[in-house]
Amino acid sequence: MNAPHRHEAPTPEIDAEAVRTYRVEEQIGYLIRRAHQRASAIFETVMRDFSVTPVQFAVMTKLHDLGPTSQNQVGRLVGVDPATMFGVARRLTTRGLVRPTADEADARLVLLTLTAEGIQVIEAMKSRGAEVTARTLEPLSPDEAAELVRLIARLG
Amino acid sequence: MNAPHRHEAPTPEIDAEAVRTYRVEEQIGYLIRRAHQRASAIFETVMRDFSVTPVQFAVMTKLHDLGPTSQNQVGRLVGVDPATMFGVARRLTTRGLVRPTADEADARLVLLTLTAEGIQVIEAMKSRGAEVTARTLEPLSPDEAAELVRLIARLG
DNA sequence: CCTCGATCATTCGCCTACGAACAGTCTTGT
DNA sequence: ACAAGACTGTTCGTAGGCGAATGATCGAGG
Repeated sequence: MNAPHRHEAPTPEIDAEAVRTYRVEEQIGYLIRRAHQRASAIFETVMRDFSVTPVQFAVMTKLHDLGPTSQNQVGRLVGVDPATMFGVARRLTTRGLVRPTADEADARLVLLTLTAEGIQVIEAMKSRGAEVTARTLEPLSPDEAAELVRLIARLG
Repeated sequence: MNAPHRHEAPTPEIDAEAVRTYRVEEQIGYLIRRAHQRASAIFETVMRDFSVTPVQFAVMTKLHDLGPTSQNQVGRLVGVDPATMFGVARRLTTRGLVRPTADEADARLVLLTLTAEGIQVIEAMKSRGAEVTARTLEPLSPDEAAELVRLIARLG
């Protein structure tokens, strides 16, 4: 039942029964990945007019709530790592939705600020945000939707 | 209350109250994205020895279950679009886990087949699959975990 | 038989994601 | 005052994700 696993064999005890009964489409990781694809597609459909991605949107909501905030800090708050955040900030800046400024007290920081256009856009988007959520949760009853949100939040 | 929205103003009725009360971190889309990041990290930790990504793993499980299958078909079954599937197949082929062959009946198809090494790897990985799921659902009770899986599957 | 529409694989461009390495800059402890 | 360690942003490489376009091939209908 158990392999002799010699020096290079990458075979650390294979459970044949587990192998036989494994189904990817029932695993939580796979289901989350599919749900993520679907949620992104819905966001894209509802927010099409703005040409702003879900991550760009999350960053902008934070800047809207907090005012000028350093790049790494805002990334930390919305779950975007520094390397990714760099590109996100660059694209938002290029599009004129955000303006980078230097912090006077700390020369390392790049503060991000919403431009006037950025504020226009984020307010319009926030005001449509409920529709994205509603459409994403549409297959579930209100109770089920609330339960799903509660449970998935606890995974964090 | 409603803007006059001239020809270029991207301001289609902004609901000020909705704007004020919107919180990204409570939206299902945001929560799914965070959960996806966490689930991927756990997969990477548990499956580190194999250097196979979650998507590569999903593709390989399907090939293991079905035998030689065309690229697009496999992608369809695990939710990977043709453009992405192309890169996934190339990387699996380069690593020697999969071998591409031509279909005799249909010249368009590229059939993917697990190599002997690919079979070794996927069986070892399937046998550790339960650990990924367990760790991902660890913050929840068994009942809650089952409920989460049930609900998120219904989003598909 | 032959054309038209569907399907397959490929390519390009843009975006998110993250490990790893790096150079400035700041802070802390000695 | 200064060296050590921490933090910030940047860059590189690899990987998924997808819209859009393309060329090759297939299948169905006329």
